[in-house]
Amino acid sequence: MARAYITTPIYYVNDRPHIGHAYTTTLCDVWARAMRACGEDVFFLTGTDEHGVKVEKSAQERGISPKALADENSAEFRRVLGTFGLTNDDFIRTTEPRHERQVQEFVRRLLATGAVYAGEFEGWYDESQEEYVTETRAKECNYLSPVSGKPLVRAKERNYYFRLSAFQERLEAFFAANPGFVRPEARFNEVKGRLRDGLQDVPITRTNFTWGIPMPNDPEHVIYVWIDALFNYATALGLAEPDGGTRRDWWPARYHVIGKEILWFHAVVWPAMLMALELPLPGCVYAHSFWISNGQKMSKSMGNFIDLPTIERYVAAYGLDAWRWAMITQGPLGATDADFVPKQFHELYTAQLVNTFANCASRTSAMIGKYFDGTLPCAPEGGRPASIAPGSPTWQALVDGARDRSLEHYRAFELDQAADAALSIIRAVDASINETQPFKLAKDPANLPEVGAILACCAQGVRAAAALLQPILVTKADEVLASYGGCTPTDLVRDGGWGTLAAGTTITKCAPFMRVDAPPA
RNA sequence: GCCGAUGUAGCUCAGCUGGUUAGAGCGUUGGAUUCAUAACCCGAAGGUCGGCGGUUCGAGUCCGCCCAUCGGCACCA
Repeated sequence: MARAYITTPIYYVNDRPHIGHAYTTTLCDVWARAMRACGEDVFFLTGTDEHGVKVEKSAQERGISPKALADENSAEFRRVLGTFGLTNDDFIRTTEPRHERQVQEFVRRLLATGAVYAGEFEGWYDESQEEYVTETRAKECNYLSPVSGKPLVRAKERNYYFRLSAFQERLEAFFAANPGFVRPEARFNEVKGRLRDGLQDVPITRTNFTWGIPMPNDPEHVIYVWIDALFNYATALGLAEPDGGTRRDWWPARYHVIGKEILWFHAVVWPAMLMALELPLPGCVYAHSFWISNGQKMSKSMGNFIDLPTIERYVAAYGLDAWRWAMITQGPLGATDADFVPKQFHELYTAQLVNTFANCASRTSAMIGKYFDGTLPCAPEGGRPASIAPGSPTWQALVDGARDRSLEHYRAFELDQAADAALSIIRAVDASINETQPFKLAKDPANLPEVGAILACCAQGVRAAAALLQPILVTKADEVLASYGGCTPTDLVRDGGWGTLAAGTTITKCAPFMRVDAPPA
């Protein structure tokens, strides 16, 4: 069985969960479910990033230990997974012993090969913020702290560096050979553009705080959180364990799904580190864009974050599946940000889920109930044209074609298009009903065989569409499938295609998505 | 400042290598219909394709300039 490894970023415990976290994780979940249903052996990882000066400070402010803060917020992130019906196979925390010992092992290896070395860093230091500012930024600010306005001081620090500069050519060659390594394409261009400006070595340790993994040979130094965090993708599989890990066959990841703000580390630093460790590189770093809120960037100062309580109100009003549908079909999978607008959420729900998907499932099942007592009178004929229009494809070609497109889109992480391909079957069923008017034919009993033949095809279409939408509509698709003769699909190639319904199958009336008055306040 | 992108109907967007009256979905609106969750179906209104100039027989589509918006610019997890 083919192995497929997909990851979310690990979420920084200093944040509260919001739509961004929900979005990234839902994307991965849909892909994981779809690939499992295509017969792949999927490993889906998420987790929390728990070290760093920010966590240390926040904990101090609250008078608790960093570990206590991390425990609390990590638990909150795990609770969120329950809310969204996510099916991650593991949840890694960077404070777990399995992670810490492996990070140290990786760093030891990097030291041994010379990819990590001890060096001096000199730069402009902002004492009020306890951080260095770049040369250009310092100049911009007239060598005054951009925050406190106090003069910056020239400071020197001994640090460990990762020899990123040594990987410039190998990265360029790798990028040239793997045009799909960073997606969407516009993001890849940004990365390549920056790469052309040249690479500098990056410090990978800190001495100004202690909440982190100690440098193996030099415990005065703490491994910088970023380096610590990136390794989670490997430590979760146990790659640096003495036996190479029981999960090593999942390596490398097919997709690292991330937000665009952390692209550089994933697209450049991470591959370079893996090259240094002689580990295979991931297939794709998918950097989605951001949700904005009513046309405005979400920010703490604006107080317009779509936070967990807000999301929960939507889930309560519309159901989890409707929320997931909005994430997948309206989300910022491309290079531009997507706007979360309550009115649009509502209209989308009504137009696509209620009026298209649910209504079609409802009208088809209603007619089978009315004219055939809820029993499919005959098997669907695949060779029948799907429309009276000349040159129309046969039902089987139409449904299997939509299935193939949908699965291809799922595989390629074009989740919105995967959903649309599935919905195209529903639109075809609706069109077919409108053209052939079985509800009129049924008035003359002599026409019943023809009515049955029409409705059998429609039912088969609805069933295939529901199966294809199951990775997104995890609850409602099952309801429809249950009404149309079967349960949860285990094989999307079969269940999402033609030929799964037999004569005599019981079809019960179903109404998966009901109208909702208005979006929550 | 540097690099990159985007700007097409009220909203979200399609428009490949330039070629008849610029498209889709949603929204608005008129009608038709009843199998269906006031759904589905048909029709209508609505765009000087950011602005100016250029190349061309012909430009939303190529070139230049300008305007606007957005993103990236490394230690920010």
